[in-house]
Amino acid sequence: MVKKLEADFYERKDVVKIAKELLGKILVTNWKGITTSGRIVESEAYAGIIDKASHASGGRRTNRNEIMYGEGGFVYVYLCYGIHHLFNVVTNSKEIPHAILIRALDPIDGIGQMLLRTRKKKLDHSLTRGPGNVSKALGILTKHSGLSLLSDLIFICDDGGSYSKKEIAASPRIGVDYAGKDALLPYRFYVKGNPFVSGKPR
DNA sequence: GAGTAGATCCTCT
DNA sequence: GAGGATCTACTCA
Repeated sequence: MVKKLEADFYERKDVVKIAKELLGKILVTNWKGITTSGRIVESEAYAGIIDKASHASGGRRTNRNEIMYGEGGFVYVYLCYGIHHLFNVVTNSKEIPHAILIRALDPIDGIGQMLLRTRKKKLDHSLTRGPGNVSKALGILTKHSGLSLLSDLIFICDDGGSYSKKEIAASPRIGVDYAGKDALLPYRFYVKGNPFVSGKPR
């Protein structure tokens, strides 16, 4: 049994809890009839204005991150280092800029399509490891920023399969050293032992 | 196997 | 005009 996550899932207040619950859920994109999907095995929470690692830190509000100030259940895509498209899920309600970065997937459907997009010849652990690769494999671009996760183009669903607490681990986030002590917050969640999880603990 | 540099472009100051 | 929620390839051991 597979059901799409509804708005009430994303609009809750505890972004850290949602980040943890997203592990085991299935992210699906459906561009022009081409479907690709994967189970989420790694995520990071970005807790709004009090979180120095977030784009909305200190209440910063720009054209780029405006979508984070909207309602939960929307997509925020950001281009990093001129190369990588990073895919985020916006959570909480209006004016509260919480978001969750999807860092890794376990591929399910459309693997052939993902290989084409990433120009790989065969499936290996690097296909959807790391946020840049996840977006590339699913065909997510910055122009998709602002889409609703309640649409049919891109959404997250729950097939009843989830990971137990034993299989989930928390750690500090990756690549946010500039955020000072907020970089040490255990806001990264991942599935232990999954080969798609990026494995550089800090 | 580990460590480091380069790629590359949009966004904000 | 600088820098970033990264990845890959290449060097060296």
